[in-house]
Amino acid sequence: MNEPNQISLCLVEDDPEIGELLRLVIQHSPGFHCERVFTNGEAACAQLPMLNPDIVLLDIGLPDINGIECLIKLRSIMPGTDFVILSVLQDDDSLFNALKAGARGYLLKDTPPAELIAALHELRDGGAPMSPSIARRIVSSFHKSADSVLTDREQTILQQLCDGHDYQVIARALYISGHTVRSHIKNIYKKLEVSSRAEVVSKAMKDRLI
Amino acid sequence: MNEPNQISLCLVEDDPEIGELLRLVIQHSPGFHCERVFTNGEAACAQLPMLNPDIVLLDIGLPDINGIECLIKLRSIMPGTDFVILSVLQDDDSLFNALKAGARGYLLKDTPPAELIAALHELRDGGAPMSPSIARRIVSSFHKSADSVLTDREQTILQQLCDGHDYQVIARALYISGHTVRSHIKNIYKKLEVSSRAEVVSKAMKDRLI
DNA sequence: GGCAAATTGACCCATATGTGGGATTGTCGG
DNA sequence: CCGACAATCCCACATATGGGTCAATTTGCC
Repeated sequence: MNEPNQISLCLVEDDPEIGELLRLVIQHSPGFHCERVFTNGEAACAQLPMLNPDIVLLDIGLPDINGIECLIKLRSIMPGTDFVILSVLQDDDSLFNALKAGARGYLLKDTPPAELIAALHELRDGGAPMSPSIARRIVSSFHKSADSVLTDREQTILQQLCDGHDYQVIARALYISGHTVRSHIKNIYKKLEVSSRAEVVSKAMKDRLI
Repeated sequence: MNEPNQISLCLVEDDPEIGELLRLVIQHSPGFHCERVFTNGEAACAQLPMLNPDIVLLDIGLPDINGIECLIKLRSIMPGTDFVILSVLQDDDSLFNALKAGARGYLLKDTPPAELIAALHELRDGGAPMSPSIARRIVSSFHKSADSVLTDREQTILQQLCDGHDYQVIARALYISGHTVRSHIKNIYKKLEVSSRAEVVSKAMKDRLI
């Protein structure tokens, strides 16, 4: 059906005008072929597996099914397809849930056509196209929080806790008594406002304390 | 000292030839001014805080101090400076440790001069420049592992564990008995090869099981 | 129908953990 | 010099947790 060597795309975009605009932009770019534009999540989930395009540009704010829900449903049954979010939404939940769900890129709707096409090339060359502000947010999410409320010693203990060591093991590793370890842990719990191993590990990893 | 509106850079690069090449590339780009090229980590750590450039391009494989160590030392005392890694290294440890240490970008040494300059512009425009393969690795690191060994119910329980709930709370939340929760947890421990709350939460978050 | 796996529930027991104290020593800044 | 804080150590007690074992019920699949 397609020209050989052409990369096939589908769009999922509820605004017909924007969808049509995007379709034209892609259609006029050599090497790319826009198969279809879906305007709701239901139809996209039902028919995308049959079309099995190389790339799907996926909006998040759809009238029926959330775009991320579509992604979760589709990704496992379309392993050869790269899903890229194309949305106005840039809140943390949308961004990181989309990434967790398997998005290979995240572009904002204000991306100029030329950059959109560049992003598609980058995707097919093994990259992961992101709008600059999105890239910044993703990279920043790795940054260790600089000024911790914890002392150096408490940081060390926290690291040991996150490695799953019980306090006898920690005591031996740090050449201090088990009692001391427990004291430190009590202080850590107070400072981080938690009250169990699971909570402290969870909070430490979520807040990038280690 | 600088032209107004010029962005000042420093390089940390142990190979003098490459360093000089990069300096020339940057120097000939309008809007950028290359202040200095350091060829070892010691000198860079000592003198960068005085120069306080807008951007530092930082190699990782240095003869004395590891580039990431430099980054850890310098970032807290140079909050206005953007550090970007420029390295041949692309192993997971180098990449993710650099990000944790506060790198704002990660470029590979094979980046063509034009793209390097584009990356500098992107950085100053609020982005986070990355080589495509690096971007792909970073984005992939968020992906939830698709085929878990855990059953649906075990996934649910694991989620609860990661939220720091004890098993009485989990039992009430899921309308099942505490004994059942314990059974599930025991099965989870066996499958994930762990033997404590801390370990299971740690593994779940590291392996993106939740 | 029958088997395997998932889900649910239960018991016992040793140990780890969380919480409440209290105490000593050293360091650092005012 | 003194107060605040970090780091060390100790005691006691109630509860949570991990390990072993067993079994009923449901579900899906051959």
